[in-house]
Amino acid sequence: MQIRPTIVDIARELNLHPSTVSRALTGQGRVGEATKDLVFKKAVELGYNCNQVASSLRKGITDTVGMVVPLINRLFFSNVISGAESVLNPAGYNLVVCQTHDRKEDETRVIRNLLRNQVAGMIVSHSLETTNPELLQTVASNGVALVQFDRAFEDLTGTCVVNDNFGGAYAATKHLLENGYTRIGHLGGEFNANVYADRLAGYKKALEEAGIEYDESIIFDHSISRDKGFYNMAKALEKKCDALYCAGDYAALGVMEYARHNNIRIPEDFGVVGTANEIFAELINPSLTSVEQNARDIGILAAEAFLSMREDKAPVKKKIVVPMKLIVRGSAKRN
Amino acid sequence: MQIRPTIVDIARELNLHPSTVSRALTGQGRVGEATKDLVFKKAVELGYNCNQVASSLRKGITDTVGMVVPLINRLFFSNVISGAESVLNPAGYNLVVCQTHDRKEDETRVIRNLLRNQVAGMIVSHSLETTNPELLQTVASNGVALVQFDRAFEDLTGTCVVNDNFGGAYAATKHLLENGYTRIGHLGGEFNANVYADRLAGYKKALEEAGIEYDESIIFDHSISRDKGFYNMAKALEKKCDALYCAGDYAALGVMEYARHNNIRIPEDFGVVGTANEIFAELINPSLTSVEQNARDIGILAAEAFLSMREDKAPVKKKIVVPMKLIVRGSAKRN
DNA sequence: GCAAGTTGCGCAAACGTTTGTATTTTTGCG
DNA sequence: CGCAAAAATACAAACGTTTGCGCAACTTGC
Repeated sequence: MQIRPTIVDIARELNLHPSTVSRALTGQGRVGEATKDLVFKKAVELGYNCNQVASSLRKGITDTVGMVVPLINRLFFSNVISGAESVLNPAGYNLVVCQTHDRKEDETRVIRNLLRNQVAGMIVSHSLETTNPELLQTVASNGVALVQFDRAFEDLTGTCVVNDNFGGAYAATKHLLENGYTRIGHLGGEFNANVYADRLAGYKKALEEAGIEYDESIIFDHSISRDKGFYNMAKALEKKCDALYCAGDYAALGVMEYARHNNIRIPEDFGVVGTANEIFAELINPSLTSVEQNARDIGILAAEAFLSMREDKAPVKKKIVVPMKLIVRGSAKRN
Repeated sequence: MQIRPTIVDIARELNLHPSTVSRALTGQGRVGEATKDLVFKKAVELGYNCNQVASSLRKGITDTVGMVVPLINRLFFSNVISGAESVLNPAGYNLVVCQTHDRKEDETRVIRNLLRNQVAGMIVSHSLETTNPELLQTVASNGVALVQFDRAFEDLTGTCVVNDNFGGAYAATKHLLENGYTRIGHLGGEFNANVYADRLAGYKKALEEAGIEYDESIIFDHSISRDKGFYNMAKALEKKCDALYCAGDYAALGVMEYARHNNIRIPEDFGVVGTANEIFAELINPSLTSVEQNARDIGILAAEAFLSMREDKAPVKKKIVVPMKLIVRGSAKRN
């Protein structure tokens, strides 16, 4: 464990003042070309590495942005993280990733922690337990650039990046209608969350346009898991459904499993459309038609939004809507 | 954007010295119970939040650990990250996640960056392009706790956490043998990387024990993608193979696709075993027998290794081997 | 040839905390 | 009550950088 050299060491060796060395290295302020060269040479000679911690303290701001997600290893979120990282890291920012396990308590802990670390910004998809944006508002008003994505409180300062869940659900439902299904149910999530509320609304709109009356008895909430899909498929059949639009692919998977076990043919007898376009959607049989979530794009857009907030330093309030694309496969194709 | 209060503000309001406030808040050193209470009360009253940056500068070490992976959104890695985060965050550490895209250049950039940020440790799975552990050795000898996982240079200072790739491949190959397949080929990865070299070795060992001669003409390298699986399945058939052990599930998927297109029945005519136990393995038809990579465990173990290195501060050199489990499904079951 | 401007660099304070040492206050006990 | 020991607090320096200010030296223009 060697001792790491500082600008003071460089300054001493070159008979310069530390401030001059600093200016030479950062390129801020006036320094002669000749001395600039000397400093650079000496820096590599000594193996100098700038101490970002000291720099951050002095500058009052770090080059870190916090990323707060429910669960890192959910494909959607890991794609968002990956996208954001690939923008932020080359731009000189570090991404600190924290997971909330969808618990308010963990969320509070990690956000406090990020604040202590003086992050320049946060990119957040809040936990399902969070119904009150108070803490996030504190973040924003503390001069920390706030970008929310996917699950978002839209009236907070800062930028939101969300999918067009309404449009995606609308397209999915319309696809089912176009394929001749007439009694279409919906497996949804937590309808308090904007994501699922919007999907429900898109579903409703498509039915309305087709002149089909909305029937609450074939709407199932908290139903995005595989188990719930399986379980609620039975209920949907009791209610004479001939198709389901699912707010998640795992639910659609459960639906298809129930169908197989009960000799219901998909898509001939029953139509299914999922949401998220998980990897397995194209691999199962029949392949699953699904609404694509543009996870990576969302990460990139969120990171870019952060960068532009840093630049103009104005407390913006903006909403970016990313279109969702229906990936048509076999699970709801009858003509 | 309000101004954040510091310990100096608290000290001023209570007519104390900042150092006393610091000791009260951190619990280090002797402070009267009464004043300790006063300080805590005032701290919440003012909404005080410790400035970790200043603290880190003074202490010469941060509470950050860097995580360097090829690609964040690959399921294996996101699981490792998630596991590591769930240990480190509650322990008071932050996880900075960086991806190398399997490029040496990116790896060098992110590691330098982490060093500048004075991280307390790094948890690294090096890029495929990295053949020379020089930079990582520098990291370790700079007093940064180094934990390598999955892909690892074993002679470096620090801890390695790796799967028992040898054992996993051995079990997979043996499973094929036990099901009566006799001419078993291997779709491997980059044989320079320890991961793939070990899998090849385990495969060889199982054949050897069964008295089957090793035939290099049915070993395919750089073959862990779906396309390569599809492509090399054709070659394997030309060479009269009746089974393949694949070092990745995507390759196995390609193999199965080729089989379907050519009316080769799995498992009756041809056996396949994959590696990684990706989500789709149980969802496809027939379901894919696969060797499980304990990604989450690896993350947890790596994080714990880091924590214990921090505690004893001794430059350990240790190797932790995580057993791999064969998940038996349908793709190689004949009896 | 001299004022005005420009360039290169040194000086010192500051960012907010921690910590070794010094000083004051309190406590305990004979 | 007095004195030593212990407890509580104050002081000041330090971590490594950045940055406003100022001064000298040099360049430019007329």
